[in-house]
Order: sequence, then C-alpha cells, then structure tokens
Amino acid sequence: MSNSFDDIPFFDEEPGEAPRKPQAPAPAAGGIAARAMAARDGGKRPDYLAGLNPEQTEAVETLEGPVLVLAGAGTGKTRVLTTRIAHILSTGRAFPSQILAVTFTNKAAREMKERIALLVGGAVEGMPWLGTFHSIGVKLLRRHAELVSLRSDFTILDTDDVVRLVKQLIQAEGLDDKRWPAKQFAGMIDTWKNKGLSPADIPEGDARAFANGKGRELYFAYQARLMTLNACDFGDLLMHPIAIFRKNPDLLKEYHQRFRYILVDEYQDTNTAQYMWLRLLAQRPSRKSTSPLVGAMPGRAEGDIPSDSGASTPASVGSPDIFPTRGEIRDTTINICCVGDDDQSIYGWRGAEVDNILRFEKDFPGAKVIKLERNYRSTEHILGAAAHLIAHNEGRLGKTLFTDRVDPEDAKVQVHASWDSEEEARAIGEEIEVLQRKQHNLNDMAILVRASFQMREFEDRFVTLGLNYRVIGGPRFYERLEIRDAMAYFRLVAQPADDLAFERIINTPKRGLGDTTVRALHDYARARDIPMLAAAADIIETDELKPKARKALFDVVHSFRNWQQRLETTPHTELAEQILEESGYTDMWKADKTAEAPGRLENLKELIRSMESFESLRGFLEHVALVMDAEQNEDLDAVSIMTLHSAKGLEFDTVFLPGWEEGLFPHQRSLDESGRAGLEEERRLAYVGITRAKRRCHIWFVSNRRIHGLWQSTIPSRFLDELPETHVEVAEVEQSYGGYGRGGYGQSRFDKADPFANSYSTPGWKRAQANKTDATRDNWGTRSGHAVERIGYGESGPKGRTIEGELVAKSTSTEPSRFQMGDRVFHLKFGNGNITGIEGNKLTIDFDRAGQKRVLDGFVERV
DNA sequence: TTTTGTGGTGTTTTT
DNA sequence: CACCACAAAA
Repeated sequence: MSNSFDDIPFFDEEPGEAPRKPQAPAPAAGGIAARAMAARDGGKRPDYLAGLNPEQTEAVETLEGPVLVLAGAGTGKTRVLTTRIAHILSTGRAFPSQILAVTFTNKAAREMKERIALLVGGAVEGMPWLGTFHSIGVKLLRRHAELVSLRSDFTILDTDDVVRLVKQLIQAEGLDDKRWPAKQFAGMIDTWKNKGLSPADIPEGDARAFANGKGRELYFAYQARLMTLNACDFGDLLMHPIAIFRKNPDLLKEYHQRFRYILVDEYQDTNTAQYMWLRLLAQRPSRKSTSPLVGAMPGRAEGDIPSDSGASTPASVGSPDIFPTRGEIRDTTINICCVGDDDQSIYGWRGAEVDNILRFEKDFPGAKVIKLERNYRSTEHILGAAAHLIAHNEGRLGKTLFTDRVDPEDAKVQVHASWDSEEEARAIGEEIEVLQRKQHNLNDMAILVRASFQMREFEDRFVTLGLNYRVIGGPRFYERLEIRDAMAYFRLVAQPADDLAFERIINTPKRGLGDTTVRALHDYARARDIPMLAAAADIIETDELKPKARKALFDVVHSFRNWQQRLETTPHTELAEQILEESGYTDMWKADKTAEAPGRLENLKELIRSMESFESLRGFLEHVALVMDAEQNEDLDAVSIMTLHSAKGLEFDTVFLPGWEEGLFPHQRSLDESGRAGLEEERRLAYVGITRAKRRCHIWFVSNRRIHGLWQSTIPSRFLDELPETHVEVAEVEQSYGGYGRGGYGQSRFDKADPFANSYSTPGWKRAQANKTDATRDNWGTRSGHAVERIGYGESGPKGRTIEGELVAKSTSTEPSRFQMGDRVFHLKFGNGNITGIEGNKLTIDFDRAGQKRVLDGFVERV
C-alpha cells in the first residue's frame, strides 16, 4: 500500500493501444486446439497460463463482461485472481492504474500484490487501486474530501475513538450513559453504515429504539461532530465515496473511464454499502438511461429509501427481483469479476450479505458463472466430510469439491471424545507431540476454536509442555494502551484539530489537568467552534484557570507548538522519539513498577522502529489507521491457535477442531439471534474449519465444559451427526468417552453404542468401548490405570514416559539451574513470581497473580 | 490520585 | 469463574 497521499497524476496515462475486441471463447487449455493456437502464436502461450485447469483458464481469459467465479475452498481462487490481472496487464488491455481490485483484508491485498509481482516480474508499482475497500475509499476521499465538506487531511477514527465520542454525545444530550451504552450505539451506527444508511435514512424503528427515541438525532449529532473534528469513521470511508459519486455524476464518469477492469475478492463478504459502492463504479451509463444512480440504492424495506437519492427510484421495472431497489445492470460491457464462495460466508453478523453473491446473475444479466470445484488442498476424506456437512444448508449455489489425488493411506477425519476441556487440551497436545516426533513441523498444525476463551486451555497446556505456540488474532499491537497513547500524541501533532487525541493525552502522564480543566477547555472550544488545542492556547492567556493548571497547560501547548515546528525539519522517527521523551510519556512507564511496564516500553520502541519504513509521520498514521495488524514472526516453528473466523483463507497439514458441542458450536447465541440463518452460518464455519486441513483433520468434543465458571455437561454438536460415515471414523481413542451426564437436547449418534456402525470394528472404537466401561473415574474424569503410551520423549529417553497429569519436560537438564530458590522472576504469561522449587529445568513458582505453577526455566527471566 | 470495591458481562472481527 | 469498567473511599 502506498504510504503517502502523493499519487500518480490523475487520469494521466492511456493504454498504449486500444483495448482489443472481445476474443472468441478460449479453447480448453491443453486441448488440441489450444496447442495448435499456441503453435501458431509461435508457441508463446504465456507461461503464467501454464498449469491452470480448464475452469481456471476460463476464469482468467473471460475478460469481457461480468464474471462470477465460484471458487470453493482450496481451488486456486487467489491464483485465478492474480493470473487474471497478469493476463490483463501483459496483453496490454489496461495499465495497472486502470484496474480496480478490491479485497477485504490488508493481508489479502498484500498477498495479491506479491503474487502479481511474481507473475509479471515486479512491475506492480503502478497498481494504485489494488487494496481493501477501505483503503481505496480513503484514497478517493483524500482526493475529493471537499465534496463532502472535509479537508483532505482528515483523521480516521478507530472504534475506540468512536465510542468515546458517542459517549460524550450521549452525555451532552443529558442521557444516562448507563442505560444507553455508548458502545451499543457505536455498534448501531456501524450497522447502519454497513447498510449504507445515513441519519435520514434509518428506519423509524431503529431510530426510536435508542435513547428514548433520540437515535436519529444522536446519529445526526455524531456526523456533525465528525465534520467539525475533520474526521471519519470506518463506515464513512465507504459512505462518503458513495455520496460523492451520487452527487457528482461527471466525476463518477471519469472513474468509469479509468477503471476498465474491476475485480472483487471474497464477494460473499460484501455488505450493502460495499455493494452500492461497487455498483456505482461498475454500472456504466447505458444507452437508455443516463442516470448512474439508478439501481444503486440500498435498503429493501419500505421507508428506507435514501434521502439523497432524489427522484430516481428503484429501477426494477420489469424485473421480478424481490429486492425492488436493486435493479439489474443491463449494459453488460462492464468488465467486473467477482470471486467468492457462498459456502464460506461467515461474516453475516457484521453486515455481510450472502445475497450479493447469490444474486449476482440477476444483477448482471448475461454474467458468466464459472465454478471452481477441483480442490488442490485436501484429501478425499476431508473433502467428503466437508461436502456432506455443508450439503445440509439450503440456499446454496451448489458446488461440490473433488480431488482425484486419492491415496489409500490418507486418514479419515477423526472424531475424538474427551471428558472435559482440560483433557481435550491434553489429548491434542499429545497428538501434536506424536506428530512432532514424526518430524512434522509445528507450523503445519493449527487448532481452530469457535470462541477465543477456548484458547486459554491450550495455552496453559502448551506452556506446561514447553510446546511452541502462536496465537493469531486477539488483542492487536495497535490497540494496546501505550501504543494508542503514543499515537494520540503523533496524531495531535499532525492534526491539531484532533480533539479525541487531545483529550486522550492531555493528562497522560498526569499533569494535574483533570476533569475540571478539560471540561473548561471543552466548553471554551465548543463556544468558539475551535479545536481544543487552540482553545488551550487561548485560555492560558487568560486567568480563567488556577495557576497550577495554567502552568501545566502552558507547558503542554508549548510542547505541541514545538513539535509541530519540528514536523517539517526533523526526521519523523526522531521526532516521535522526542515527543515521547519530552512529554514525559516514556518516563511515566519507566517509573511504573507493574509487571507489564517493561513490555510496554518495549512496545513503544517497536512502534518507533516500525515507523522507519514510512516516509512521513502522516504516511505512518494512515497506515496504522487502516492496517491494524503487525507482522508475526514466521521464523519460529509453532502451533497456531486461532478462531475459525481468522482461519479463513489459511491451510494446514493438520487441523484440530476442538469444542464441537451444542451451545458452543453451533453457538447458542447464533441460534437464538438468527435462527436458521444463524445455524447455517455456523455450519459454514464448520465447513471452513474442515477445509483448512490438507492431510489430517481431528475433531473433538467434550462431555463437560465450564461455562461462566460452572461446570455444565454438554452434548455433541449436531454437526458431528452430519458427517458422512464413509469419511469419518472415531479416533484411535487415547482417552475415555464420558458418556453420561447428557442433557436433554436430542438424540445424537454419539449417544448410541456405535456412532459409526461401520467403524465398529476399528481398533479405535473397540478401545473406546473398553475405556468407557473399564476406566474407573471420579467425577472429574481422572482415570486410574491410564498410562499413556509415550516413550522416548524428546531427548529424555525412557525417562520421558509419563503418567497422566505429570509435568512433561522436553529436555531434563542435569546442569545446575541458573536460578535459585527465592529468585524473583518474570513470566510472559503469568507475570511476576518467586521461585519456590527447582527440579532440573523445571521451576515451581508462586506467581503474584496466577498462583503456583510449574514451568520450564526457559520461559522465565530474572527480574 | 491511587486503591479498593462493585456490578455487569460473558461469540465470532475487519477496516 | 474471571475480567473489565467504573465509582466510591483512602
């Protein structure tokens, strides 16, 4: 992504040659005709096309008109997308700057850029319009900010800023912010914006539902406030461009001329606003209608027609479309290619409309639909299991993945049962170690959970085992408190009107500028309609404040003046460092004696380091606003732990799917709130999970799980019953199946003696049966006589044989420990503690917060 | 201003 | 149960 606002000149270049006429359908790749043609062309069939299957080739070569590529999991979706772009470029149909390619995540955008670079040999510098919806939105908006009354140096607020702002507004309205939580309203605004609804457009019901009927009013006030702050929220990055295009048909036309080819990744995840945005860009003025507005309206229910849509109302005349406001696009010269998979739509809860993909052919009559069903990732069993499961959903476009790489050695999908979640973690840990001993990389394994609280148990277990793991997702770097504080300083230097930043840091570190001062500043600023920093500069000239506060404020204001002056002269990384030093911010953490303070200082250093690759402070701020992720270190060999949601798009040799129980997966809330649709989305999530696996897929369920502190017995997920017997087996069970304590939900196959009749004779099942009856077990499921077959643990030799529950060390060192009894140590996960026991490399530590734990010495440091 | 106590909550998450 | 946010008390 470009790090600065400077841009290639607008509408500069034209292609060297006019776009060619549409070609005749491409002959099947590898076919005789194709080879003959290749020979005719001097045998120079571009090598980027080599190795594509016929469907992929068609998807790449059908450049004219609308195309929908239904790409199942692992069918080479990204490859098609990137090759298609390479094809457009290398055949001279368009310049890089004439291709609009949108993705959902920065990661996907980055990957695409890299892969195109590989295909066309590094010349992707000029793909300025490849990016996420939001980053492209920012780009448009920076150019045309004045059309929506913004200045082009507007700030992008993140969710945290938004919530604080909303809270202020709620309080300003004299409402109880307990009864009307800011967070909830911020969420509502987001939902509205995802649907493309501005304050005037929201349904009356929604408007009344919040704040004693003041919902709409608040939304208006919020937008007004954003204007004065010269700020945007994420939703605005979509909404503003839509408004700009609607109000400025000529400008839109310029973009129509510019974007000769439009490509959309993960189309099933588009929300209504994104859909509208795309339509505006895709819908060329047809011969009949000159209005580009037609059919680009949101909403479906009566009464939520956008106010600014003027006289042009729905264009569905003659179309039996059940979405009357979504007309078809008749002019089929639009070269738009959407790639997606309806079976992997898992973001309905945040506004994605699967309907967009289901309706593609209606929206774009004459669209070519190409299905990619040949899977290059998984074994037949994995695909078979996934296919059978997803077939339980209705309303699919209907694809069935297949592979012809069939290997009798391939394992079936394994279903395991455990007594409780602790045992589940233990069992999966063991399974991983077995694989590890067979020289499998930890990097090739992943544990995919439904909800993040499940991760903890695995982390605990892996810490004990000394097994490397990596948590993907979770709290992100730029969301940490210290990073956000630092960023607020930088933001305020770059954009003095950023009141949210001002309020965040005005008393951080403590300067004695408490609530009273801030409120005074706030009132002063509002009364004069100036930013708070400016108000502060004014107010220190008066004697409105107490001398103490006045002095403190004086210092701050002057510091900021200083920094702003240095903005042009001092290199930005240096300046950033100076800001943090001179403001006393780093000192604040140095003085802090809590366990996390050193980590925070380290993060601040990391922040400065990461600024180096940007050319300016502004460029960096923009990056952080849009790209909230920081890279993980890939060097480490570690098991990945993540949610199913964040696993989409990834693949692993071995995938573990724990927690397949009713209530958790499918999640109860999903069922309660969205009923059947919710269940289907959960099922798609299961489908995504299974199809992440290349070779091995292990599904787990437990009989007891602790939910909100209390133990509950659980029943196996209905999804287990939806798996096909031919591709699934009950695993070589290495632990018991807790078959009692079942709730009254319904009959499950796993309630019966033989869940899979034809697996009945497998050793695994027999053992499971044996375990079930023989194991003596107390209420907590600990069994006697369950010695795990586990010999030759790491370098520890036969000594490594373990009994359930014993601490297992990867290597038992005989060297004297580098620690002593009573040493004060720090552990990344557990914090500070004192050593109370030493046994080789195993330490017993009394942690201040986490209590007594046994950990390997490699994981702690002396404080 | 910092500490301690209370209450409310408890999926999924990108931008 | 365990965490967070926020409010009252030290």
